[in-house]
Amino acid sequence: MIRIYNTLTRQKEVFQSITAGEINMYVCGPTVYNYIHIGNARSAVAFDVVRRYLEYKGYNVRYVSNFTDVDDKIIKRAQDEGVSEIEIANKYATAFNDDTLPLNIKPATIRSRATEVIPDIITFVSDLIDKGYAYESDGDVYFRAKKFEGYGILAHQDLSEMEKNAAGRLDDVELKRKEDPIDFAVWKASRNTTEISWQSPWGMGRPGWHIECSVMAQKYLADTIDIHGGGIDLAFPHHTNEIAQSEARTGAKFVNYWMHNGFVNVNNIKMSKSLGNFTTIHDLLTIYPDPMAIRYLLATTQYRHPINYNDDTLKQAQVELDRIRTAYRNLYFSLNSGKEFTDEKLELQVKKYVQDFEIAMDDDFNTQNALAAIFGLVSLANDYVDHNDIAKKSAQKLADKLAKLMSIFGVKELLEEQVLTAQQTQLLSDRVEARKNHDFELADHIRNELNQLGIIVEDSPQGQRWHNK
RNA sequence: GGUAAUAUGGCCAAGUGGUAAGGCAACGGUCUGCAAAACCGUGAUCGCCGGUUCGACUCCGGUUAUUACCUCCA
Repeated sequence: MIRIYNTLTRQKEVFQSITAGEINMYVCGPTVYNYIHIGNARSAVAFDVVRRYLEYKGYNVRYVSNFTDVDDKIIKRAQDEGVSEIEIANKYATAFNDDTLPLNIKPATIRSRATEVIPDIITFVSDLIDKGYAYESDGDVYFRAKKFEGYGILAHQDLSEMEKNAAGRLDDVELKRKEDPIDFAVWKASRNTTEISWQSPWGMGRPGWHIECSVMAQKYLADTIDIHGGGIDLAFPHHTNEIAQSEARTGAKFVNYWMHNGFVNVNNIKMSKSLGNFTTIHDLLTIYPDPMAIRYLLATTQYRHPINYNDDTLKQAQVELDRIRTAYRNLYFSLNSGKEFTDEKLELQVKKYVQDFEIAMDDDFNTQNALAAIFGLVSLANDYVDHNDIAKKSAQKLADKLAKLMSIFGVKELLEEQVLTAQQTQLLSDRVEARKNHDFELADHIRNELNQLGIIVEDSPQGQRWHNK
């Protein structure tokens, strides 16, 4: 039984999918006007972990996400660089794919671009107008927020406060176009001829920011979907507006479980593009050699909690991950001298930790408690490696479970491929020989030599083992 | 101003009524020809004040600090 914290109700609820064994999930993707930063990646990783766990539990997850490839920031960027909006969008959409690949983020079942669903958007907006939920004004189309009962509930915003705030912020032209300051644009008129635009019943224009997600969720999933995810900052206005327009159109509940991830902070301040205090994944990948450590850091913090990102936290993640890898590698090595018998006690302990892992993840994806179970397996492995008799099959099960559970965090390749040169192979066997002859001076000399060649040598109860530096 | 969230050992971080998981770091020890890896052991009364209770980190009230949202934002 999985329980999920629903932002809408502000409590953990027992998860029940609409269709048994199937999950429709929508996660808001990035606006492709720049490289994604660690915060964007955190969101993608958080929901990737959710998805992987749900799949692990046997669900068939249909995961839809978007690229916002038309909006003010893209238009501005295009104008600044003197290229088309499409070029900007293509460049950074490609970069998104390039950057998320090393982080082992599974591709969405469907990833659609706003510009691919323009006809659907126009139909959607027309329907809203037909139903009286939206109105055209000077080429723009606005949604009548107050007409939708329960507007603002998701973010627990007070309507009159919002009205007051909005009225103070908007300029006279905008106020004049809107019936009410809190109304939001579902379609924006082109005010000049140079920016990207489409023909519509209301003249040339482009979609408002929120509409694409509502359209895609309905088009590729259903009127009512199981899970909708995104950063906590999207609760208002983005998701608030999605709910209003989606439910206004279909009359059906839009989303059963709203999930929002916490931020990545730098010195306890939110990392954001507008504040400029961000590190892009693109840059980080060029200076940091181990993408799995980045993945580990992002995946092992519970998704609703903030992650304080800095060199120290990344380093700590690296150390923890290396400890898991070392245990896995040493256990794997010990299999070589394993024997054909079953260690029931070991298998029982493994089972227990796997169970602990699932109990933790079932509880709103409590990755920290799940991690504690993983370290239980690590301790088990480390302890077992010192045994004289290795039950090969049982130890193999332990290794497999460790890798399997780590893969839910999206951390793969616990064991890196090890290829030796002829010289290294010779040195290793020379060292075994030297130790056999108690020529420790020579053995230590060879160990140093191998170290310089990038090979670490260790002596274990099962003999000499080695790994890459 | 409004609405929320967070505050646990040096660091990261679990824990929602019965005397505080796990990881990292540190220190001591064991194993080892030496090392490495590993193993064993050692530390916090939970921002502050008050209340409820036989008993609170856990509930209630207040207070302080930090952060976020209130139409750029994962």
